[in-house]
Amino acid sequence: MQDILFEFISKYVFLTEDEKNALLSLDLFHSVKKGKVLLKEGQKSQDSYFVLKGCLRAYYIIDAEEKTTAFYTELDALTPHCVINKAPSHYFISCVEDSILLVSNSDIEIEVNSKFPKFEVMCRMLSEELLAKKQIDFDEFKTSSPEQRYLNLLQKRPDLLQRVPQHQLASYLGIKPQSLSRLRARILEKKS
Amino acid sequence: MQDILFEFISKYVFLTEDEKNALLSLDLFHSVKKGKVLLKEGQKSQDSYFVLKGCLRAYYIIDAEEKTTAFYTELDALTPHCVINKAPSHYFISCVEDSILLVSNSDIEIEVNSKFPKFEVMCRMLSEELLAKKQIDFDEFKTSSPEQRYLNLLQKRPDLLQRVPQHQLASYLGIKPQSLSRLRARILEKKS
DNA sequence: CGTATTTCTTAACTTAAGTGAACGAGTTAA
DNA sequence: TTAACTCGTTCACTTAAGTTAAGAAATACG
Repeated sequence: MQDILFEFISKYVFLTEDEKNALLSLDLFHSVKKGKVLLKEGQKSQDSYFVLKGCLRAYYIIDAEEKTTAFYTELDALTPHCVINKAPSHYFISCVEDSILLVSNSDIEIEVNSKFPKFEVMCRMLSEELLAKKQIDFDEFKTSSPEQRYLNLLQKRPDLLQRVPQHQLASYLGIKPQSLSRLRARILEKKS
Repeated sequence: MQDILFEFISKYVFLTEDEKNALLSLDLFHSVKKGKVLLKEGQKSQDSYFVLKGCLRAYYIIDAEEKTTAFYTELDALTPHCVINKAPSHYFISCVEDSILLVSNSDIEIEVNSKFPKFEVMCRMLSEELLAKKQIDFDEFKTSSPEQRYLNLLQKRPDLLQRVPQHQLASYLGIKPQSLSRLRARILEKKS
């Protein structure tokens, strides 16, 4: 599990053995059970997550209905909006599968960043990269129909279709579960 | 114009007079005429933009049709995806109005960041903030109908409706110009 | 094991967006 | 001044998503 983390970090900065040990000594690894809710609407939290294994889900509850807006799987990083703007969260985060997470908080990050400027650099690179990626995802969403979005997801994250219930996928695609069913039937129709 | 920049920066880090002068000596300010295309599909660019005055637009050309995905106005920062992943751009960026921009590139940023670690900190804070904001924008888009998106835009960026042609706004809202016209008519209908 | 619950699918009907075409207003260019 | 073009709107028609309801399939639980 540690090797996975250090391999990921090595894409951004080079860590010495001392630095690796300093990181490990912070004891950031946590096992989380399926169904565990890590963040609730209205809560203020300090915690950021990095998924080593498993899957997290972000969702709103609007008119008593869950609206899933994001899935975070292996090697995805998640800093909730409420951590950044220090205001109560508008959404929930829960654990889709038994997962192994790296859990960090503002205090730890401030300490680590000031002690090892390398981390500052890595965090900047990572958030710039994620920002550019998020914009591309948003662009693809805007410029395509629900059907294209589904086919796109099938290409890019086929694992999600196995890991996650349809009705959560549906709202992730911006449609209702019934529409997703119909759309899938329509695609099968076309193939034959 | 410089004051606007320094006031913005002061929200993240404190700059000494020396540091301000170092920044100014880089000569990053540029005037750009309406209609100027700053980035084309297929191009590799190194340049990032910060809008001091005016408006930029990002758009794709898909099936010979422009699909507008973003507008950048006063105090918005824009680092194109192609700068981050060093691959040819999939989209265009053009100037909607005569604008005053701060234009930076990778080389300048690497130099400034290594000379003034403060900038590294500012860039990290800024991209983390923008990432969280972008996710919220995306969430709002996913969880609302075209009509709600239009009303939302009317609330949050009323200036855009004045500055930008309808057909560009339409694709920004994820719909066709005709649908935007109809949708507006429908809303007026309801009010009466 | 069987019952309850959740999940997924199907269907009929409603609503809204996509499409193609036409029109008038405003702008640009010859 | 006319002709060409762009832009926004409207209309009729098509297509697909939303809604409501019902039932089948899978899963969880006592």
